[in-house]
Amino acid sequence: MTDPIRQNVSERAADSLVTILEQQINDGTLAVGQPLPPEREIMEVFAVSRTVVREAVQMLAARGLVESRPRFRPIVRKPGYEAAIETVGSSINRLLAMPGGVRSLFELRIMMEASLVRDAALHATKDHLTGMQRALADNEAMIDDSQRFYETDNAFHRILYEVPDNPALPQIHKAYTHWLSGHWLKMPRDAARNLTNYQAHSRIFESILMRDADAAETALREHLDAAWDQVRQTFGHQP
Amino acid sequence: MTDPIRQNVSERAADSLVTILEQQINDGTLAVGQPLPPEREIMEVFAVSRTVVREAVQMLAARGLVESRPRFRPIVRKPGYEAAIETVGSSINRLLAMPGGVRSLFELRIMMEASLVRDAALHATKDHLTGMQRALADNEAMIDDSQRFYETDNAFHRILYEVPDNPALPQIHKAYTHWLSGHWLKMPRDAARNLTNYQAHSRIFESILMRDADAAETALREHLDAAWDQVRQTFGHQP
DNA sequence: AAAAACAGTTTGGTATGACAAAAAAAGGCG
DNA sequence: CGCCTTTTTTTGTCATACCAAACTGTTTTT
Repeated sequence: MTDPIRQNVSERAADSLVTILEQQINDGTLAVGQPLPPEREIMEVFAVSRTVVREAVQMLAARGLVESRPRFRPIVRKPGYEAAIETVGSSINRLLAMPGGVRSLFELRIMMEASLVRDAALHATKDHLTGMQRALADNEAMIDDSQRFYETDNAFHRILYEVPDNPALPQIHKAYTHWLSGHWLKMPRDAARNLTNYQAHSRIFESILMRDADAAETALREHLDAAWDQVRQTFGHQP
Repeated sequence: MTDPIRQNVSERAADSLVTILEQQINDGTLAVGQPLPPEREIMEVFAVSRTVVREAVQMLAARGLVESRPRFRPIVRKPGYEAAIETVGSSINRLLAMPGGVRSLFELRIMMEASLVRDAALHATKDHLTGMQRALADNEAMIDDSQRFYETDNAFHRILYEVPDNPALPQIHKAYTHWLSGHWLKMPRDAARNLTNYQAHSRIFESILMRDADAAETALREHLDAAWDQVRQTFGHQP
């Protein structure tokens, strides 16, 4: 059942090195944006073999603390929500490939945004409202340009993620759009469909203006459910 | 018949090997629960050096496809939501260490559960309701045993994550409790506080029974806000 | 016979040295 | 000063070696 006592089986040398480097990145000894020292330098500084250094660097890369391209020196990244969410990438892609994976992720998005519109209806500031108004206007202006419409569509939803002052939320939005864009961009988008979506956005915005959380949630659910239907019709099965 | 590793320029050999092994895991050539072949065997099968094999295995471990303990053979894991979420671990820990990190994560939890209780109020089946009732009874019975109370507390919340039929949600709940338990368990818990929490659960349950989504959300928010206050009072600052 | 102790074999973790190819740095030239 | 060529680093990969921990089969003990 619950794992008994699993404890310090001799830590690998690479793990120790990772811990040290991680700390040096956090306290700024290794500056963000700068490349890591050469492997041979790290090697002699910490008195370990290059094998260990390479494994440690690779771990840092896997955790998103450094960005490493083949043959280039790994570059220290700013630790933050962005890097954190990006490292989830490979896992998410695997989830999306599983049966019902896209559906599950989309449902999570609906659930989260349902909460967000309610929050927006109750707590959106004047700045948020004008931002949404602007995004809505851009949205309307781009009805005939499906590519740009998609961008303004995202812009509108993004504002919902900015209303609660939680630094993780905008990154989550970015993640959603990133992982779902693959399916999204393959869909046929015409002006009529764009118009429908614009009108849905419009209804959501008006409900938020009226501070009517129930109406806002209803409008959003209808909007996203319709969007899901579009996806499903495009792909025939339940991806 | 050894597939020689095709090496697109600019792609590391280890990456190619990872791709192959990943596929072998997916199609069952490498059975779930079984250990990977010895490094030296992989090495000769794919005609690469052990260095490359080790880097590939490490990558698989970082992606949660295999579970590797030092000095033991890596074991193939079932790819799924559980493994996926677990791989986020190191990133989340970094987020929690950031200023306001715990607060951000807790707010996400509140937001998500707010949506969940609304959903439960509208769509909970008889099974879910009886499950909640049972969890609630256990909860009441354990008011004097803070450790067990904590467990029944989790059990109650977990049911909320089971109402929508989304396989990712229970895993998310597990992740929340796992990452927040560090702070949670350090808090002083007495019978009075447990009683308060039990009563809050009780109110939530009753609201769900009455199919009153608004009341359920309100009760849940009060409950979790109070819980957050407990955390903040314990730690003095905003962790 | 089951359990414990033992010895020999495998296997992962680490170190060292080497080399080709790509990148970075240095130098030379216009 | 900027562009091109040459030299020096540096990474990616390989081969080899050693040790200690884990594994396996066998023997001894209970």
